[in-house]
Amino acid sequence: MSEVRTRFAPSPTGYMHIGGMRTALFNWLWARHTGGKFILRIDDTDRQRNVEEALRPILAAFRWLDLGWDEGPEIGGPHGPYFQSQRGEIYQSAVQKLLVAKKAYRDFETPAEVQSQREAADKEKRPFISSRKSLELSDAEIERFVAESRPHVIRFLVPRGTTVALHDVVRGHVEWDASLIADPVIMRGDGTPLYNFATVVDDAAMEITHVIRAEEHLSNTPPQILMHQALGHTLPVFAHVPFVTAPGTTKKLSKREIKKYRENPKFRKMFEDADRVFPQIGLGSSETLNPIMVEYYEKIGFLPHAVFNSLARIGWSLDDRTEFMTRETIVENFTLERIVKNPAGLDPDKLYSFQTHWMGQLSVEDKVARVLPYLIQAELVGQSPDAAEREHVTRVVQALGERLKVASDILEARDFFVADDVLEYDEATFRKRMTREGTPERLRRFREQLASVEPFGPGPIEEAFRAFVDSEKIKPADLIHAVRVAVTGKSTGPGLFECLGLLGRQRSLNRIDRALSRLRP
RNA sequence: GGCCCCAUCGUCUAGCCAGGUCUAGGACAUCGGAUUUUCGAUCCGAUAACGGGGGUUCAAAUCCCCCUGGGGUCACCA
Repeated sequence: MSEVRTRFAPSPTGYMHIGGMRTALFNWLWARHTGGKFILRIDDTDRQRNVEEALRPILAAFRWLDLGWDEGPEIGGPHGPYFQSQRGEIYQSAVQKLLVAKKAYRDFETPAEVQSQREAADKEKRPFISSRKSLELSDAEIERFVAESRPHVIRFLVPRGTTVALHDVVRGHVEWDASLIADPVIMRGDGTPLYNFATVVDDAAMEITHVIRAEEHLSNTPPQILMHQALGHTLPVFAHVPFVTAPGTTKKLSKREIKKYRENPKFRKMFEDADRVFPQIGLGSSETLNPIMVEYYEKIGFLPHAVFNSLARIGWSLDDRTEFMTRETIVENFTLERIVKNPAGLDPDKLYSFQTHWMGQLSVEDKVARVLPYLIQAELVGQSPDAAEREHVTRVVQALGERLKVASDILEARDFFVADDVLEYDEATFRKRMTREGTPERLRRFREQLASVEPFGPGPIEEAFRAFVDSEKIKPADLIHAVRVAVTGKSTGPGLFECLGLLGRQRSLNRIDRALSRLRP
């Protein structure tokens, strides 16, 4: 069997769609599984400015997930160029071939005419097919029109009366009646090709063996097959994989629905995280980066492999129980046959469970490395943290333990980094925990105990606390919450004695003093 | 609306092709319990599904038909 060649063909839109990434991943996996090649081709037939800029986030997403391409932008390859905008001549010659063979024709009908035919068909409830009026023109007339530069497009002549059949690797046998298919425009008036045609020409020219793409392309497969046949190409294997749906819905995940997604109960948290985290690190908000973009996950601090693993499980499974898989395991076991037929939703909860798992596999040093850029960006540590700062970060990360799920969660622990006099308090918690009858007095007495704990570490602090609580004849809970809110400003976080140890004696005392002073009007 | 695709717990899925071992398995979520100074994590447990109707068969989640429901797509976008 010849070498497997798969491709992903993004158009430069300025961001990488998470659903598209899943499809790209499947292409990459199949190439890697078979020892074949994965090609990146840029579909920029729609005249666009700033292709390079619009492509950058897409290539960055592939790099982030470490999905290397064997041919494509930046690296080239034997079947280049890999930008459709640079392949004009190739399309031109394919069109000529079809024109000469009378398998395509120049259509001089205006867009308005075609549009009204379409509407008429719609009204009469019959399928719209091309009028083919231009086919009645004599060769001489066509020549004259062309010489006059009369505006026209080139359409592919669909062979009516035939059946187009496809054996799709994931769908099985699918067929269409070609008589119901309108002649697709393959070239615009200005000589630029349309997607459906460019894809056919390029897939053949680049010797793509497997076209693995989302199910929404199933309906433009019949004309593509017809064109492949007209051009004398060997058909690639088609695998139409299910599209990715929005959380909790059965509808395709789409950037047009962003507004709705903000209200989606499953999605909402991700938008809220964006609005909390991104402003702190100078990356805008959920308006600039949202969870349908791969970049969102990178910037919120997901592990690439958590996203990789999670994406691989959307529409594919290894067996009846395996969830956590290394890249090697996935590559080794990935087959097209095990791709599921029905659409699968992106589930933020599940994504987080993958993230928690893989984050848990990281060493403290690795976590510190991932967390540091956030602290620097948020100016919670210096631009180039010194040894003492790094040591402090390490201790905080250690104390945080499994609470640190994504790297940006470190920003939730900002109370360990800010100065004592600017610590912010959660007012509801502060009121609840600090104002109880007798609490301030007890806190003051405990503060005096704390002042002489030696050494000032979690163990001795806890001992002192227990002893104090006993002597006061109260339960630990009667005081512990007050101490917590006094020194961290919050009701949640690592163990209190660890928190105190982390802050050190002086800062702990400062914070208790400050909390007490806030109580006096 | 035409054409096409899809249908197992709330979600992602295993099982279906080669019918029995499926009183349908796993994971996420949810709810309980244990642990705990809070949160988180962890451990234990529970709830929870074959869309409906006909066939075929000794036997159907698995095969066939119909219905219903959901979705995709119908551009000189990709």
